[in-house]
Amino acid sequence: MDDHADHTRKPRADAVRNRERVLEAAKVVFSAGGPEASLEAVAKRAGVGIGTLYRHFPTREDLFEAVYRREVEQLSELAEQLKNARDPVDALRRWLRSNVEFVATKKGMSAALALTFQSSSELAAYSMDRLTKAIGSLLDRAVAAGQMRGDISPEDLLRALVGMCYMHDQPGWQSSVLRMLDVFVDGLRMQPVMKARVRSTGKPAKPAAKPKR
Amino acid sequence: MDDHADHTRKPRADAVRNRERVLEAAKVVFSAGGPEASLEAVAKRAGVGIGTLYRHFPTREDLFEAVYRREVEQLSELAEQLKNARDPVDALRRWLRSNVEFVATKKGMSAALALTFQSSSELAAYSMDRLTKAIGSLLDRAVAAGQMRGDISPEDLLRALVGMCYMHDQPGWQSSVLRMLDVFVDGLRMQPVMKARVRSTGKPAKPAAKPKR
DNA sequence: TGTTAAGCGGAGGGAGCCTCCGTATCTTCA
DNA sequence: TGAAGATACGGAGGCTCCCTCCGCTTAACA
Repeated sequence: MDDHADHTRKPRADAVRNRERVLEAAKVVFSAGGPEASLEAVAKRAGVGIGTLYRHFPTREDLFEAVYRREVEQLSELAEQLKNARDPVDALRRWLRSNVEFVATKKGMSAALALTFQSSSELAAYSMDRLTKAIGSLLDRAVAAGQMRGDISPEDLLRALVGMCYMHDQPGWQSSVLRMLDVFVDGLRMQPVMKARVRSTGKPAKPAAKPKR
Repeated sequence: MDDHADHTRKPRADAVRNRERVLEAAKVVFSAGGPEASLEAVAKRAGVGIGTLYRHFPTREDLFEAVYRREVEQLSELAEQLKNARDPVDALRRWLRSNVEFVATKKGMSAALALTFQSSSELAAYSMDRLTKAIGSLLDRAVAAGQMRGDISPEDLLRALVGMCYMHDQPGWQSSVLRMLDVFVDGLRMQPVMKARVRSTGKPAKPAAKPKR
């Protein structure tokens, strides 16, 4: 520490490999079995000893966190790619949709992430930052192109997205969220606005999603 | 089952009492220690044997669920009370704020609920229904009084609320959510408006033209 | 007050958590 | 290339918590 080793050893190849294996295994096992899945099962699937798993990830949360960071990375990269898409609005929409699919394929994992978020606000901050930037770049492009209104922040959008996905596992949640996303994106478009707002006693203007109570 | 016992015994007083005690203890223990808190600790705090706990709540999820149902009940009752408040908009705002506080005092518990939601879509449906009705009654009153727009469904509102709270445990989350709630409520008001909106890009949000196809 | 169904507590077998350390493998340097 | 030393590996084992099972206790009913 004080003795700054200017000559650090190259990390061992097997250590790097094992770490990667554990992460991959963890993703699968948690997705299938939820956040309480046995760590011994993870180690087994990764083909390593339980001790190895614990050396790399001293606590269950550390493991969750590492898996999660990877996911965020991926979404971030996806945004990077979409930046080159022709239609900026469509690009944003696609990214949002990818997010939903992402959640959908990870039943158990998302519960694990909820747990992780609770205990690591540093992680929360990191991923918020990362995802906000991802959304932001897509959003800005659409705004700059004059195709979207400019008064919505990436944070707001992200929060809305996450919030909508949060309620998943209800019967038709996924299609519902996708629908809402479309509405959302439509709402963000530059348009001759001023949708007719229904007067209190009036009948519903929207045919869809008639709330019954 | 088929043999309908027309002569059911009154439930034993101690059983009722113990059930209640366990629920109360669980609320405290989970709130403090998160969803993985020891069930034995719950039993201990409740002053009952572990066997008793398991008889009433065969699985950890059953216990979560029962605790959660209570909470929903309480929020529902709160809405009932607020119906008598003078200002309908304020009543709605208060209810929303109570929700936030609710979440705030239950760090660990909310993680538990996330888990429960995952595994019991019946519960999710029930609570959505219950809370939707709670919001709905408050919302309707405000709309009927001509103080709020009528094109927002209680479901939408609930989803937004839950979504916003979902991100909690970030540093200033609570005040942030409260702020956003106020904005939200303001947005719901019947007003003569059209506030000037502008954010990032220097361009003024041009309200006109550009009929998007 | 006696009968009996219902409820109670906690012992105990099992599963998973996590630590610890002897062994195996990799990197470095001569 | 081979030896030395650092680093990582595996899994036995101690421990905690889970959950079932059953003999004892108690409340409801007649």
